[in-house]
Amino acid sequence: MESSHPSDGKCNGGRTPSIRELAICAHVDDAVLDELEAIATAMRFNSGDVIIAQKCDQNSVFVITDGLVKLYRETADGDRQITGFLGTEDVLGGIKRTSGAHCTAEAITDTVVCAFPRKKFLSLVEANSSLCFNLLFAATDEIEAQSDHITLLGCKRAPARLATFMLLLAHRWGVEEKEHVTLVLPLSRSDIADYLGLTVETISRTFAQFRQAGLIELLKPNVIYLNRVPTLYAMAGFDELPATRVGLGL
Amino acid sequence: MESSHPSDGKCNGGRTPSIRELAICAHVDDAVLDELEAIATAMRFNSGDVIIAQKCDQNSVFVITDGLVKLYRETADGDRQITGFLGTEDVLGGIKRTSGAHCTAEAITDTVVCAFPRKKFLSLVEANSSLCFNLLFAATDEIEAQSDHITLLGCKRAPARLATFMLLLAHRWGVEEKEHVTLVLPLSRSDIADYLGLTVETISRTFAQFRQAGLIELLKPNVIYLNRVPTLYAMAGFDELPATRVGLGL
DNA sequence: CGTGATTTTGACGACACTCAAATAAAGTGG
DNA sequence: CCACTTTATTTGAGTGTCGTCAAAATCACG
Repeated sequence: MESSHPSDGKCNGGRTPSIRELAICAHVDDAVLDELEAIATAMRFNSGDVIIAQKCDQNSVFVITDGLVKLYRETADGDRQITGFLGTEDVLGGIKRTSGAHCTAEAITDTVVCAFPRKKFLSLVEANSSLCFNLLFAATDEIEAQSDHITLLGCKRAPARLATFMLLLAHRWGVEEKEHVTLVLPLSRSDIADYLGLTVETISRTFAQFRQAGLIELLKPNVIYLNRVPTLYAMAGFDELPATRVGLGL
Repeated sequence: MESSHPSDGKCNGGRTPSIRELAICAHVDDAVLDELEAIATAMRFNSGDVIIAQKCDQNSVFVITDGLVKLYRETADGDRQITGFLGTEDVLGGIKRTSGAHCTAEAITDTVVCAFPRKKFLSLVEANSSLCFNLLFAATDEIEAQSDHITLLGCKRAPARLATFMLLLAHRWGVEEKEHVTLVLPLSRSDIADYLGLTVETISRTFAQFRQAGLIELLKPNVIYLNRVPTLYAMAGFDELPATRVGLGL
């Protein structure tokens, strides 16, 4: 499945267009942004490419320009847990004490990133408090999001987990239409299962339940209409879905 | 159970002795540390006191001087998930974009903290890149720790969860003796269960299994001898337990 | 020593996993 | 474009782990 070596995306040598518009660059000095742009490189990864491999050294920090990435950890006994998904504008990799990757980052769709050399990036962060402060808040946002994920896995049963998951996706990637919200998943059932701590079979059966209850329609396995969003919210059992944020993966 | 109001610990008016020795203060200018000390106040909480209440405004950042604190979230349908534990030198509360508390912090043992006004603390952090950088790494450490917790809940069954939990505690609070590691838990079974996404009954039964297998001895419900740590590691199924770090709760 | 809370143990049931097969979708070559 | 292969998803049947409910035992505390 993995068609290329970790951190071996083809570099197209181009400069990325708009570092300055990123959330993590808000209120940052122009001079620092110039320095950032000077060390930035655009890279492309194909669907299925491993961008960062667990336990390998990572000498880059990425900002995702376009695409969808999954983060996962593999346990000694062969299980896999997807800890999160990252998309456009999210920050990926390298922002941590040590260079060893804590989890694997794999491109789900074709993905374009803006890459910075890790050491240089961290030096700039350490020297510039605005940039650092923005990243700190991105990190604390991530802690809150993970906290919700922990609560999901610790407290909720399969229907609530899947409902929450669909609402999370709809929140960021859903298209609202007159009668329903359309959700196009680039994810496999296996990815959903590994994110929610369930098996593919359970995911499939729970989708079937929802379909029979009229909550959703499955046009194709990965094209879903959400018909009754309020009911899904009730099933999810979270009083509030997390706010939009800058995703931060390590 | 909750014997006092949120954020209502008795202030003893004293200055805390040694801000400067904290990990998050490493390499921070003396001038900034002076400012920090100037706005610091010592506070005490009794066992069971709620230090921060979920959804309430928090206008303090705490550094725990002594004691043990649990962080938990309560869901709409009455379940509870403990997301982490904090102890001496760990940072608690307020370091986030908004002031609303994302989870509840409750003192397990009597706890002494050093409190800073949130706004002033964040201003100092924003202005001082060393302090900010230290906090950023504390935050990314926390993200990694939570990532492990997510993997635990998503992939592991009860015995592996409990084994991991005991090893985590032993790593920070265990006392190594000649034949075994002694672990004195200030936690109730209910706390363990809510941390591991299980029930008290399952915790109890799993302890019994371990005892029958000779892995542990239970002198009292909360005094445990770990007899065969390597076997516990194997059961835990994590190739590496997380390194010691500065805990960061929000 | 007695009371109340916590922990343990037991019996039973439900939810989700495993294994297995059928169906549907996607990719491949003629 | 269609038959064929391969992969992904769905459905089915049976099992196991863990949750629920209930009672006994133990512990903590006054």
